[in-house]
Amino acid sequence: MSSTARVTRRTATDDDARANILEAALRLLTDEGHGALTVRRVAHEAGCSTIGVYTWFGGKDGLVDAIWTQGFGSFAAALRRAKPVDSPLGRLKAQALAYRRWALRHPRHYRVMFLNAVVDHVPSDAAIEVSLAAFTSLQEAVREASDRGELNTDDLDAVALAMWGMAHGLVSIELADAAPPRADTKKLADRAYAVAMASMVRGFTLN
Amino acid sequence: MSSTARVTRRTATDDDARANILEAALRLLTDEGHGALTVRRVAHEAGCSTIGVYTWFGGKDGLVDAIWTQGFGSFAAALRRAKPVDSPLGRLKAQALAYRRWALRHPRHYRVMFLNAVVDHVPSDAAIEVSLAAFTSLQEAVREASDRGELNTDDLDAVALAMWGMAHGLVSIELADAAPPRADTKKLADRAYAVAMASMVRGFTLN
DNA sequence: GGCTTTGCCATAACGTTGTTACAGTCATAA
DNA sequence: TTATGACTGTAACAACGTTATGGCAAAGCC
Repeated sequence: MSSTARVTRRTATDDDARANILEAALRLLTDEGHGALTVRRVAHEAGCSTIGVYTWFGGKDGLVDAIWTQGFGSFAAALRRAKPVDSPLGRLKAQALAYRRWALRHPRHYRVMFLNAVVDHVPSDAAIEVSLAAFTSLQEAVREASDRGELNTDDLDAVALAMWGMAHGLVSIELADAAPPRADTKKLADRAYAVAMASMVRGFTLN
Repeated sequence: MSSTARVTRRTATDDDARANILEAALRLLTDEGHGALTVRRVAHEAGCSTIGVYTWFGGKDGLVDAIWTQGFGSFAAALRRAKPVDSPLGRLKAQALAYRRWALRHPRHYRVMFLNAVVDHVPSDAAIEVSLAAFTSLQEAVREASDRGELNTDDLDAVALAMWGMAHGLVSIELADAAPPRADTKKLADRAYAVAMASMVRGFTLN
């Protein structure tokens, strides 16, 4: 059967080929930005022909999808690892801080995942599922706070989405500047994020 | 002199040519989305050759810049027109609501202006200046609230940016879905926006 | 009036992008 | 050993933004 042959061959050097291409794409993304993510460039960097990208990823969309998935894996893990602050809604605050920290540390990844840096890529269903894991982490923090009686509303989904939107919006604006941020711009972003987070959290807690 | 000749000619039918092209581009954008914004398509729709876009806008970047500027004019006007709610930070609340209302009414414009729908367009200095007018409107609302003693912080810029980021983030998420939103998704976005706005404003006010 | 200059326009082309048709290669199965 | 089938490279395709070339009409100058 063809399928068995396919499987046996895949386990050998072919996964390496796939990994090579993805690795080259990730390197190009972090080193030079999404502008370097052309099929020809990635293939050349991976030491294969453009066909390789189509064989292993089905085209550029599939490649970007793999980058997206890998990025959301790292992102969701960072949210999950966030150490709760010792205060009401402490876990939520910690995740909000971790959100911005990850984005500032992986700005080019963030742009691909959240800011439509790659033309009109629509993520596959599988990729969307991975991305939802990050949101789930946030939802759990909200639920925990609710269980402790720290929230003044029962609409947990709305609270989680509000927090996500706040973080996403401020980080997006911060990353929108192509030029390296001036010192005071950076500080303003710091202060705005702190103010936004503190104010919103205070608004969530019982009065 | 050449310049006078240029001016006398410009006042006649040539401004019409420019207006024609911009009009066609705006029509294509609102009707079919940014995917239809190709130089060839716009030129054909405007009844001229592709050269026209280069003569009057200097290229696609200039055309998108004009769309950007026009959009921000409408957007800033909407914020300025927002009728203040009769409550603390009432003007700020009104502008936040107007922000989302405008975005939902002009989603394709919003995507071009804020969501990098057109590949890697970097706005011109003039376009950036127009866009700052919208932010200024928000800053004035914050200053007004501060003058009335309704704020618990002196960092007005941070408050304004926090509010802007919150609005931008939630609207961006809401508009990210290419598919028409399901009924409950829409409602969740409604609730999240209301919760985020109310919570943040409550966090801003004195306790 | 004849002539040059100037600025706009259309045709056709260039380079780059993502993608694919075609044919060749090479390891595995029989 | 032979044959099947999956992967690969070359070269091409269409579509994109952009531009070189040449033509044309209006304005200015003698």
